Amino acid sequence: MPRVSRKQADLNRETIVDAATRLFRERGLHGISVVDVMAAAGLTHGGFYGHFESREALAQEASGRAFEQAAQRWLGRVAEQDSKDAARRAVVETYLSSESRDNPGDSCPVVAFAGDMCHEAAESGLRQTYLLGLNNLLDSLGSLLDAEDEAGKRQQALVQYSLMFGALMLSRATRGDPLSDEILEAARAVLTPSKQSDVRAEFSIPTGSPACL
Amino acid sequence: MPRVSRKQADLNRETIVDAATRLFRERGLHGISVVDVMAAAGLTHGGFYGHFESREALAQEASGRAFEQAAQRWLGRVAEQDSKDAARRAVVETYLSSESRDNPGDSCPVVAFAGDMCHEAAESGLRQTYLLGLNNLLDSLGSLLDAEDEAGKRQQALVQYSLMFGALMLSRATRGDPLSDEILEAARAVLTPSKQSDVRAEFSIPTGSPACL
DNA sequence: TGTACATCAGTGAACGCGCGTTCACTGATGTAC
DNA sequence: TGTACATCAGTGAACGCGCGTTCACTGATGTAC
Repeated sequence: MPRVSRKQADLNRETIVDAATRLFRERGLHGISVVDVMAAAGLTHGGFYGHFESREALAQEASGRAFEQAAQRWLGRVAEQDSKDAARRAVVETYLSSESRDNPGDSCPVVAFAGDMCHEAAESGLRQTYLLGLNNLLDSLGSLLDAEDEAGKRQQALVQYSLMFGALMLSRATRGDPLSDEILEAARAVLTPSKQSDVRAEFSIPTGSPACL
Repeated sequence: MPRVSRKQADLNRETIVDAATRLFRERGLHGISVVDVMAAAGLTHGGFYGHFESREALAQEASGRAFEQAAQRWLGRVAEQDSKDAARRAVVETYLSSESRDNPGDSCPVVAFAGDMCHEAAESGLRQTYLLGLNNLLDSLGSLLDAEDEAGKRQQALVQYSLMFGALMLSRATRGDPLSDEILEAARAVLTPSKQSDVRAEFSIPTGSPACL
């Protein structure tokens, strides 16, 4: 039954991009085929090039959508809270949850695409999208921090985000092993301490390392 | 000129594994072909299956060797220093250097394989090797830390390593952009503060976040 | 030590397979009267 | 509004290509005498 209505064709295109947005995050930018994406959208592969110029073009669009989605969720989570620190804590707790770890297709594209970006050409559009999305996230996080100056805020944002990113990525890489939960918990405890005792490492002048690390 | 000596054949096998150890880290576990590896070793692809049962078997062996190499370098770096904290600082500085970022083929396999591990089956031998290597690294790092108890030491090691890992991985993913250096510097400043002023974020009770983050 | 022969490390053509992409075709959609 | 026809979204076969893997072959190596 070929030739659906123009409206249905537009919906189909949306469905394809949505499926790709999820599948690329789940299996990586090289982990799914055009056939896979089209099947996930309930279509056959032949119609693909009526919607997209190439597989690469879909990856580009799906990646962009993943970053938009992630930014909206992040901002939505922030808007629910009534203080900057509560917002930061909420964001961290969502980011470092086992749900987040177990649902990469619906979660942070910075983590989902990090491995692929390491092997992506610098001029690549995917790389540009990734950088834009990451910078947005860093700015969002920075705006939730209290620091004495802008440079301090920036450093805090870079370090806190690197830790969030690292912990989520490592917990995915080790998923199924007890270490996976351990990593998430340790990072959560340090980034959202409820009691002083949660952060077990006290400030230790001798080692020169800062309180929380 | 086929049929080399048995000794030369053994050397060739070593060369293949060495090339694979480097190439897999540079381009990912799915980023190079059997032809690529054999060419890098100065051979043609046909002889591959005289040395290895499958591409997967080589990946397994090359991955194991990468972890051994990394552990040796880490321990060597530690042995050069005369205090635990000096050793920890030396390790961090090496880990978070631009040399480390720019030479993935010769650097930490935890970072190099993290993206691939996220899509690897839990029972996979590669996964087991990865977990073993990561746990070894965490133990090594823990032994360099001063904490009031074992749980505190473990938490510190998990958090410090997650940050090191996250910063190196993100700096690779953003390589070529100024953000890449910024990330490395911020993580280095927090993990190896030379002066109090290097850590720009002071302890801030209002935010509830710990001193360094 | 020298010779004759079996072994086998490496070669390169060939295999089947899955991939991205193209294309002739179909028949419902959309349009012109 | 109804009819006739052009359009074109989706189908599925087919393409070339690179991949992992196999294999007949070669000729130096290693061994038996």
